[in-house]
Amino acid sequence: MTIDCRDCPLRNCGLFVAFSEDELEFMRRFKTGEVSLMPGETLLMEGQGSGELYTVLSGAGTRYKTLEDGRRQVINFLLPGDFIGMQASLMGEMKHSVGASSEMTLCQFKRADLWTLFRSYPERAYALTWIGAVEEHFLGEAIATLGQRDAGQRLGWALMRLHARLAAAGLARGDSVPLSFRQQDLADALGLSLVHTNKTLARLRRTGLADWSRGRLSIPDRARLAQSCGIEEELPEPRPLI
Amino acid sequence: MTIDCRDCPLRNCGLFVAFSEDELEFMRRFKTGEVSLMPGETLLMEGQGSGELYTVLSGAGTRYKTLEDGRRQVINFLLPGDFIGMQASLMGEMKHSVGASSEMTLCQFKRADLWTLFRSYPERAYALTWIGAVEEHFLGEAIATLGQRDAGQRLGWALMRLHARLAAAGLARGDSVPLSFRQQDLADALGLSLVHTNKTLARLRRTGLADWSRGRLSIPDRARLAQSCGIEEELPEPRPLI
DNA sequence: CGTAGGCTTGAATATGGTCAATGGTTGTGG
DNA sequence: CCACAACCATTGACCATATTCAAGCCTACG
Repeated sequence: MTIDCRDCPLRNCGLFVAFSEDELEFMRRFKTGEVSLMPGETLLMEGQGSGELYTVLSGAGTRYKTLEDGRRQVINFLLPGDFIGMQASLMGEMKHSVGASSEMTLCQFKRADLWTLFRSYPERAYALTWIGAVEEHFLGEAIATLGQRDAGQRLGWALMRLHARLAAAGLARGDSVPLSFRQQDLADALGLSLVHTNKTLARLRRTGLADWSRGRLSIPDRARLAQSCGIEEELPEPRPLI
Repeated sequence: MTIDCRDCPLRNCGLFVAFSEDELEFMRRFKTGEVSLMPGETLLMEGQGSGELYTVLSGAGTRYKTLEDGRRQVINFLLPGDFIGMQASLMGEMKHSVGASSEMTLCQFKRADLWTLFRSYPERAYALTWIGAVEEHFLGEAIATLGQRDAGQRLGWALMRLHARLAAAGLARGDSVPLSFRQQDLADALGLSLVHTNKTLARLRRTGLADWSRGRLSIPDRARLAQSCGIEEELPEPRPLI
């Protein structure tokens, strides 16, 4: 019932760099199965002794931290092709939680094989580190956005990113992509209140810059949105897939 | 004139995990020299084709992004033992700039040797990835701070982190550590205006929670500061040194 | 048909930003 | 040795963006 890595639908969407035959063979052995989640379910909890490693095969979710007083910060959105669990594997415990926002399927890998990977498949180890660097770059951008931009720019930035990323993963239909998050998720990611997020989204909709409703996000003119938000349009660069 | 890795003063400060004799030998060959910077000088510029790899030997600096309109976001502070340049090496260009806030010395490594490292020294490659995970964890915390906390909590968090990190690197004298940044640097790191940062620092000083003046930061009671800022005291965990 | 979850909207409030001016320290040149 | 400039820290007054509180609305679902 699980998908063979050979047939992985993500391999050829253009977002990810190609595998060698050899690497593909290793991945097939590295993969131990699949996990499915329903919307609202939790895959990993902050503080928990490290689980396994996962790659999102389909669906969408969030990586988030819960503060002492219950507030929540979404660190990043999880979309097809994203790799989860390195932090916990290397540092001993989860530093954030992972939850599903839609129905989700993930490939599971054995954490214990990680060391084998480093010893015997330097190309894959390099890919892993590369993925880490891409994530680090993204987090840096997020910090700049939270630190310097106002609500309109933050939302513009986030919607642009999600749109570009989902389109690159091959999920676009016309100028729109499926987006299963709640407004609260975006608010928690951008450090805004739900109310203000809602009003700002309404403004973007009125001005025709971006329309996110009924689970779909459409951006008629990416360049215009980018410009009106004072951000530079940045397309996702190819990166490795694990 | 340059320091031999064998005599590296950072190796034994307790913050970093130990090297094997073998690894030490590799590091000595990996290291190509040292670089010195004066306060205000720039080591690397955003967008520049990837330079080499560096580890901070002494002094302090910032990693920052400059937005389209000139605003600046400090992504992280650079302190002794921090490793710089992976992102650029893996992604082809610098995604942020690196500047010195005090006199600084860095060890330089040859970027071209990175692949050798992955192929022949899996332990070191693993360490590199580990460092990436630690950084990623830190950035996640920073995002949570920028997104959810008010000015007092942000400053408390930042001062706690800097204090703990510098103390772990062996730079504490009593309850104080040297801190060569300007208030503007903290402001740019925390997404606050200089004025508000200054007023908030004054409040922390008045209430005796933290005193940062004339280049030194002292925190008489870490637990009290942590509590009054609503954050949990988190000590830096041991991590690899490159 | 009633409840729950999420979206929408308005009004009052507060946190933090902007503007503006002053003071302290350091370094340089006359 | 003093004058001046440059840079950073400090403080007060005013203002704006975003939060909080409080309803009402819509849709899916039992």
